[in-house]
Amino acid sequence: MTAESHKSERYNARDAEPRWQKAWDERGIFATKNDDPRQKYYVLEMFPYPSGRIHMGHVRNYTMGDVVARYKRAMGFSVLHPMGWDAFGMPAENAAIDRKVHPKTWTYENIATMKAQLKSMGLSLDWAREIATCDPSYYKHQQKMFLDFLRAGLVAREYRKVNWDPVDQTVLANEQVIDGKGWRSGAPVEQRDLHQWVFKISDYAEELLTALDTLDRWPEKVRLMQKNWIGRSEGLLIRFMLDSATAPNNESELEIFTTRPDTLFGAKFMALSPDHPLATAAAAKNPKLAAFIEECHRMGTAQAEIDTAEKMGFDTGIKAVHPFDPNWKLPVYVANFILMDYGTGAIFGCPAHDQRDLDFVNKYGLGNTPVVCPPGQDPKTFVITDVAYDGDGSMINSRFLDGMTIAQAKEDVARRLEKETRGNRPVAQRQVNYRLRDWGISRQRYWGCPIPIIHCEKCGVVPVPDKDLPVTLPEDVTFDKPGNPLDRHPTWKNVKCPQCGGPARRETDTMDTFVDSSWYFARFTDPWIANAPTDRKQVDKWLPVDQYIGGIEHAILHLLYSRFFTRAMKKTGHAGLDEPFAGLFTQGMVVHETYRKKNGDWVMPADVKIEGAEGNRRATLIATGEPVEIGAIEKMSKSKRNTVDPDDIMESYGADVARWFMLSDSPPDRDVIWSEEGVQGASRFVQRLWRLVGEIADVKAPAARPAQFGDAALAVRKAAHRALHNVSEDIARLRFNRCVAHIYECANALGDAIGEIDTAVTPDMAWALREAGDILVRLFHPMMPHLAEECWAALGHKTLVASEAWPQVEPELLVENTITLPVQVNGKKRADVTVPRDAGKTDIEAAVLALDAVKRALDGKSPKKVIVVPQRIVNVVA
RNA sequence: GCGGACGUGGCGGAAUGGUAGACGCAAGGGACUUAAAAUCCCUUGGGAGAAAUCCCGUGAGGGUUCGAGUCCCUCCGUCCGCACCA
Repeated sequence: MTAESHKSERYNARDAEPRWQKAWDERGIFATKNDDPRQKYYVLEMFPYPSGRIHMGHVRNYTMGDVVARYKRAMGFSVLHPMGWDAFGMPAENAAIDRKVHPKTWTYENIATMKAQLKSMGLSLDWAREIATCDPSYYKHQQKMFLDFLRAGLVAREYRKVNWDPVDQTVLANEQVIDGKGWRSGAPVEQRDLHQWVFKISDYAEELLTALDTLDRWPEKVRLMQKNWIGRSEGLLIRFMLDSATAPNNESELEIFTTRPDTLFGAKFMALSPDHPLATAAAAKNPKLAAFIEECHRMGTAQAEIDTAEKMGFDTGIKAVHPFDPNWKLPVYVANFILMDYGTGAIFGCPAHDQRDLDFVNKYGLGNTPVVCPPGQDPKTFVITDVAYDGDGSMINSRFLDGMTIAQAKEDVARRLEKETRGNRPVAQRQVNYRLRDWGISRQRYWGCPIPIIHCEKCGVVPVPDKDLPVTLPEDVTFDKPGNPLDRHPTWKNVKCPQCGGPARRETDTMDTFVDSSWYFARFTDPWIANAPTDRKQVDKWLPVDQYIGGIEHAILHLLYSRFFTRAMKKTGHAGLDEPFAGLFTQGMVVHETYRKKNGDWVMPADVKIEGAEGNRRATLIATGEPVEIGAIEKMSKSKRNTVDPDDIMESYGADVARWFMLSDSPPDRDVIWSEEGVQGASRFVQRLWRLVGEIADVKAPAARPAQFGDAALAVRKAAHRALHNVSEDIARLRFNRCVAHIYECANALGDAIGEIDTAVTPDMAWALREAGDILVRLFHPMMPHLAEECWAALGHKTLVASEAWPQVEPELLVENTITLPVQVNGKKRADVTVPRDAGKTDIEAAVLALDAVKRALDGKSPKKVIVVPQRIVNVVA
């Protein structure tokens, strides 16, 4: 077939994309009506932080969400697909410090830029629902909920450790601590206690844990990570007596939590957190201990830093008495690896069966006694040196516990100590403990949601009355000094107490930005309501989010906080459900090669020219021709400068090419490598589809559907319907890379069919091609919506493909009359056998044994058995 | 340190425990062209063979199974999160 006239023209994305974006806009087809009676579907991508410009990670995330939204719309759902801005945060303050621009100005300029970029991607978003968390019309409601949570007992104040920069006299985020030093001052950071507001997420620990089982559309790995984060453990709380001769002041006992009470006879020492009251008391009389505790505080608060720091201990001289033997005294140490937040902040150490305890005794020469003997080991010769044993076994060296299993020993110890009392209280009691800590939300920063609290000299902590909300951020602030500008603001900070009218001071801490993102999905259901955080009718209608899509880096904190927040909103009447996200998908990162000059400077991909074939690639700097070293493929980051600007890609190739490439190369939950070759491949395919559709448009279809289809026409129909079936299934499961492969296959089949037409097109083939063309365009519409509109119009349709229904598959086109089964002999493939679709096992067996290849492989032997797996495979076992 | 994942051709990857390498990229050969671009056709895991065909092959080693890329155990390597980055 010859292509002619307009069909030989290349598809021009730069012309087509804005045109179709305008058409969608004018007809308002992505605006969602809250009174739409159809079944709802809520698809949401994690909203962006307005950092400046969108990056490729955004392109990937929002493309995936858009595919789902467009597909569900075609399936007849009323789709909610909103977008907003996670607009509070530290980078705005850094910009204010570095560039003397107000955080608000900086943020809103970024929002404007990024919104324009998102619009050029052709996303089917309902922009009427746009929200920015830094807008008082949003955070006003957050303050209201804080107060409601406070009244409901979900908020508390606690002392919490922060990173303190002693030079800048300011609190640092973990991110601002580099190798234990402040990022601006370079001074070693210290831990400091601050009085902070916390949300009592730990009250929901058990519920957040058990409800994970109901989230069957969440990735297993995310549920597992949350489970481990919550960290439920069952154990025993034991009160050890202190040897009065050695104990400071009136301290008479030490309470510890243990999950291994069975190893009590292997105990060698006790260890206290440096913040434990007993440690504080002992330090008051012991300057060396006080110095040691101070030393422990000379590091950041990040868990990884604490865990990897060298294990250190200090013998307080205090002795604890073994609960089963008044004559057995254990030394009490202060140790830097014991956390005050977990359990009671004190432990007993059993080195033989805990690696950290073993490292500790080996360092301080306290020895170890194994009390659990592994199966098959001789208890007399079993010793522990460098590797602790934490497996199963039977109890040894443990007096009355000897011979028991670990479980029996745990039970026996618990039962004995529960019965024993001291001062009317049992010596031990069983307890369930969680690793999960309450959520500290206080931040000593300006650019965040003000905490609506007033501190009065007389009345103490006084909530801001609801009628006075919002507490808005003052805009006349400067960033010329370190620290929180709210803290030194002359008028905003000083207020009258709402209760007594006396002098008072505003809470100058603002909320963690995770609070902002813990309920935005609920606000999207009705972002207009002014007198309440949510309209219950709309929240109840739209929530839960049916499909939530975002990065795996949010697997724990953001998702756990949102799950808690939704429960807290339920308790305070702002929502009616427990779980906000019914379906979750975590997408992989966008990664790229890195390039470095001889002097070690990183170079951007856009400035590099690559030559040579795979395995022999060379890179040079375009500007100077200087050679550049090609480095590892890494996450796109500003520091390595291996970023590609989505604007550049959309400018040269169009949004559809960027979208298509994002979906095509890698499974969506894995990293995708951005490459120039890949983009060009996507671009070629766009042109190929355009040519193919042009050729189909040239075919004159008969007015009526033919009664009969010849083999070639039937093959075309089968290819289209098979693609339709496969793409539908894979979109629903978010396997976009497979959708892409199916669309390639379909396009290849249609192209081949057209290529084989030598003279005139028969009416049945013409009809089949037109049908296949209509199906194909609707299939790739969710991925490449602009191209799809252009093709849809070229096929003569007057409607928008974005408003078209998803095509219907004809099931009889999916089944074949004969099937070809692979035949194995002893697990190795030797032949194929083609049998009727409904052939019985005996018929298949007979056909297989008659095959020459099978006879040869059997070499005259008779088969022991023949395994026929219907529709799958035949295996002959000799 | 703790927790979670991943590992398949030259590359990205495909494969309800059932034909390993779909689909794409890159490469090689050819057609078209004065030439290039674009496009189209063919080949492409390794080895043996003229061919039919056979042998090897999914990070390494072991195991379960008629059958393992897939399940189990041990090891190696890479990546992500760790509570004040968002």
